[in-house]
Amino acid sequence: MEQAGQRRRAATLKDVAALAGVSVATASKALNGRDQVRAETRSRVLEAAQRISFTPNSVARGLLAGQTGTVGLLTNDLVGRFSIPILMGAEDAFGTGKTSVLLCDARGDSIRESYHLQALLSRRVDGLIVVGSDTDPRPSLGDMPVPVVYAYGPSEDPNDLSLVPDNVGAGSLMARHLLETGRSRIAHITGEAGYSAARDRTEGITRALDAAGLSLLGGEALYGSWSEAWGRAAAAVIIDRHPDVDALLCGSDQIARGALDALRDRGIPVPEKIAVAGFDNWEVLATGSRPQLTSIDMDLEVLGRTAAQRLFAAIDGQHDSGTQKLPCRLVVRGSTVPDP
Amino acid sequence: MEQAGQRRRAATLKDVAALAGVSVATASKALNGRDQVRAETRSRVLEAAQRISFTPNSVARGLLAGQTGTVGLLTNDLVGRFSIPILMGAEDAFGTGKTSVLLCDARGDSIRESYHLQALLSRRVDGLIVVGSDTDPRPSLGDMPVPVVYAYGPSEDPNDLSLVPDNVGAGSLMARHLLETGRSRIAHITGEAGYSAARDRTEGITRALDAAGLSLLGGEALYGSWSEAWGRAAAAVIIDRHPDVDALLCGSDQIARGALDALRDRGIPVPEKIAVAGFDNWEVLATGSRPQLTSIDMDLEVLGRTAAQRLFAAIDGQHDSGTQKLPCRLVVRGSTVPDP
DNA sequence: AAACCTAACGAAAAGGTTTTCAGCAAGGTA
DNA sequence: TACCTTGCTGAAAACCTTTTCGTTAGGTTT
Repeated sequence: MEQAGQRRRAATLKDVAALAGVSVATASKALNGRDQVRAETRSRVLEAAQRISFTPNSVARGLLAGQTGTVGLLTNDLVGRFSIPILMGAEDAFGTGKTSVLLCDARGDSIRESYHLQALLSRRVDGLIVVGSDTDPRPSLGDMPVPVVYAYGPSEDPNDLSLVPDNVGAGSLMARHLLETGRSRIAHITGEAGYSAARDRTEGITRALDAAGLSLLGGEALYGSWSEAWGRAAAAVIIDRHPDVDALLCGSDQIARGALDALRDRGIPVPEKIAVAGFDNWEVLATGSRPQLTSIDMDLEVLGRTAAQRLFAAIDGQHDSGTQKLPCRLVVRGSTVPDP
Repeated sequence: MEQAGQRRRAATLKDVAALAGVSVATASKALNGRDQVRAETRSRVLEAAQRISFTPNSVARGLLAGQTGTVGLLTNDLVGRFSIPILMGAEDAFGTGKTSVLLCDARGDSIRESYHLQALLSRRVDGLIVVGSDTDPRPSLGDMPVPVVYAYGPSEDPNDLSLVPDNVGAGSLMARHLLETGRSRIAHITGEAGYSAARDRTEGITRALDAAGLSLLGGEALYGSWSEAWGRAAAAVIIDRHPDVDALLCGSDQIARGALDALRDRGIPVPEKIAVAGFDNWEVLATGSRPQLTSIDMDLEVLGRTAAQRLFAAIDGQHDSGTQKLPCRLVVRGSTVPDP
């Protein structure tokens, strides 16, 4: 435990200028490639900057320019698996430029949210991405001094710009895949009905079946929880009640893992006799199972990247609004189509 | 697609002062609770600030104070599950104060890392937390103008402060748990030997067995990969080779899930005949299985919080160094002890 | 030789806040 | 009355950078 000597203050432009024997104005121009500097002077400044490892202070620059080159990322469920890919996508899109990300996690607590919001605004972020913990619409932040993009969880206000995965389309996509691979007696086990993700996916599935002149086995979806245990239990019920079922379309990969488990217990071969499919394409679950799980990937990283791009556009004055749905992607694995 | 009208410039202290009919100096004092302001004046200022929804510009404040109230969080594996809890813990510790987190993901690419580092330094962060993608030591950032704390992955330089989970202790903890619950013929299936986490856990296990006059079944650990498939395969091998095995100590929850799966295939009851245990306490895996998995939690959120606290201390001049190991926590579930 | 142009550089302002210090008025004391 | 507190308030400097505009020196044109 040593006492840190007073940390030397970071080098400033004035130091560089003094060392190079020029004024700060000239030093600034030399470093920023402005063209009113003699070549010899410029190289002298550059060398001086190099020598004292000068790092320009973007705080001062931001104060002057009125733009800080930072954006706020306000998430509500960092622990959940949905925020992270979005965050990564956004970070990626920003990272290439000179924008940095200020991260806050409100944990679904609106008090904490407004607190963080305050902090972000006082730091003069150039824009804001608000990531929901689920796809249910959330209250708008209202009129903000900077552009806002809502990702994953849309704003209730249609004047805001929201980017969400197309869960209805995802449901249809998966149902069509099962139909195309010869399934027709399809049961649907899903999570809590309180989640719009669950309801939307069910709607998409129902629509696709409708279009094929079919309907869900048992007439409707089985709502429960997003857990393996529920998948196991529900699958057991369905098999007992409908021995001729040929596909278990599950609302999440966790549920699908449970369903696979139940089928294994009964010695029912997957996918030969019954196909199983999930949603979310949660790698560790989907690729760890035997057989591996066919699933729907919401392409959240793309969603995050898109959100970042839209935010940039908004910062540049291209204001857009409404809730836009981004397509999901089918990932076919062994649980619906036999491995070759 | 509407063109955004020019966004009104944010209110400044000058605006507040003008509205309240005082100078900016007085307005500042009134808002910051300084005690040289008449009560009546203060309330007039507060009301003015309220009315034009004044938010102090912390950029300007930071410029003046030389402290920005931001810290950089430089991670190398945002997609991995280890960074997130650390990040949450840190965010939590900071969140209560007035510190914000600038997040960067270098993805294990040192070019990108130095790029991000540059950005963070130019933003004049007050400190830096560097999160490794694994527990293997990494090159030091060297002499930085701000304090740095390494979390999860330690720095190679002992002059830096690093915080890592005590994987050796974790191994011993788990082995002792198995011994205490009556197991003695213990096999160890783990991940890639290239990971120090794998080697450290194995070392801890071996030590604890040693102390009890025992050794690993087969004499040594089975190294493979961190996957369910490897867990299945390795478990099968062990059962065939050592039919009298009574515990499968797995290096991760994924491996343990695979092992459980293999045991189920053979109809071997868990935990009655063979106990199974994992590491990492990855909730979705550990609680989704049947029976649920006994595991070791590295308490990464605590690690993140601790890192944040140490960083604060360092910013305050309390410089500390060396690689400090934080204890892990045993979580007992049905795979080692029968549910009541 | 006078007038003019150009290139290179520096002085100063701006951005928003905090802090220091000086000033000022009111009230009290000698 | 002259002086001293005490309590408030405001002017100005400081933080660091960028940009505008003015200045200087040297060279070119008439």
